[in-house]
Amino acid sequence: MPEMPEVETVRKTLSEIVLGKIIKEVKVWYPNIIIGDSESFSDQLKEKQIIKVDRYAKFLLFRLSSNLTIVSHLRMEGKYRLASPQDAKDKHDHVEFIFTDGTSLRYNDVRKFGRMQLVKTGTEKERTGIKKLGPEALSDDFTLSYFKQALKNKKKNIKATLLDQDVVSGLGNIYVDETLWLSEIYPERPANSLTDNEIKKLYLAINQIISQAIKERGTTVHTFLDAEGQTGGYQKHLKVYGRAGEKCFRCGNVLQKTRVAGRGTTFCPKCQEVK
DNA sequence: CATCATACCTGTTCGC
DNA sequence: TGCGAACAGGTATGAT
Repeated sequence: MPEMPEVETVRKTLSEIVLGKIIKEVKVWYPNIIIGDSESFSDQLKEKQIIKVDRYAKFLLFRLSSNLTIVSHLRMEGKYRLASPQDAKDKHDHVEFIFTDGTSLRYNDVRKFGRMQLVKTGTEKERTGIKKLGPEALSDDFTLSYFKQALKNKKKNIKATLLDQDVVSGLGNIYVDETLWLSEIYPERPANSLTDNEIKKLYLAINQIISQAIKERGTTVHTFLDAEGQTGGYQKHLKVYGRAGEKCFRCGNVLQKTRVAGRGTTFCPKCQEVK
């Protein structure tokens, strides 16, 4: 869920909450969230100050004093919220950063898929999962000519290609379906079969949808909340995701749901015809 | 190397 | 009504 617009929304709200705070103690209730030794994770974070919160694709990067960075990925359900160390532990609270000012930051994750790793600042891009990431949607590196070149040698279908973070990073299942609908491309088309014109339409659709979604503070369809507990606003703009069986806003045909690249996929069989 | 399947998790929805 | 199966989906990893 959290795709790039949601992670960016979390980054912004998190910044408001934690900037300048100094960590007194870190509690890890569910060690599998931490990549590496969780005790050493807690030990190394003592007395460190949070200087900045960055984002790279869907990764959050907590910049700390002493050249340390916490790389955090929310995966499906991860959430951060401001709390107090005295608060009762929620069933799904897994990590708590206790600050010297008496507040704390809790990491909550129903499905325990999220991960955190402590690295030396500057080495985060060597980490598995970040090392091979393609350019972020909306970034200067994500150019039309790059995109054309990247799709040229991909035999797999366009949906799987867009979900592949090594091609373009930041998109997930929801925005992939939305961009394919907007650019009128059938999700199972082999990526290398797209015409230049279709690639351009798709490229523009990605940029338009992601930037709009960031403006609207992300999409809440199931449980997404930012660090201040607020829902996003983009769900009111969704054209296909979650609308299977309803009418296409463009042509009135009934939207269909199938399975592509192992994911639920909703599309308009008329607008997004196989070509 | 590219592609695909599976594992990781738990809450919710679906089918019988 | 109850219960198990299927589904939700981002990424790491192993298989092909």
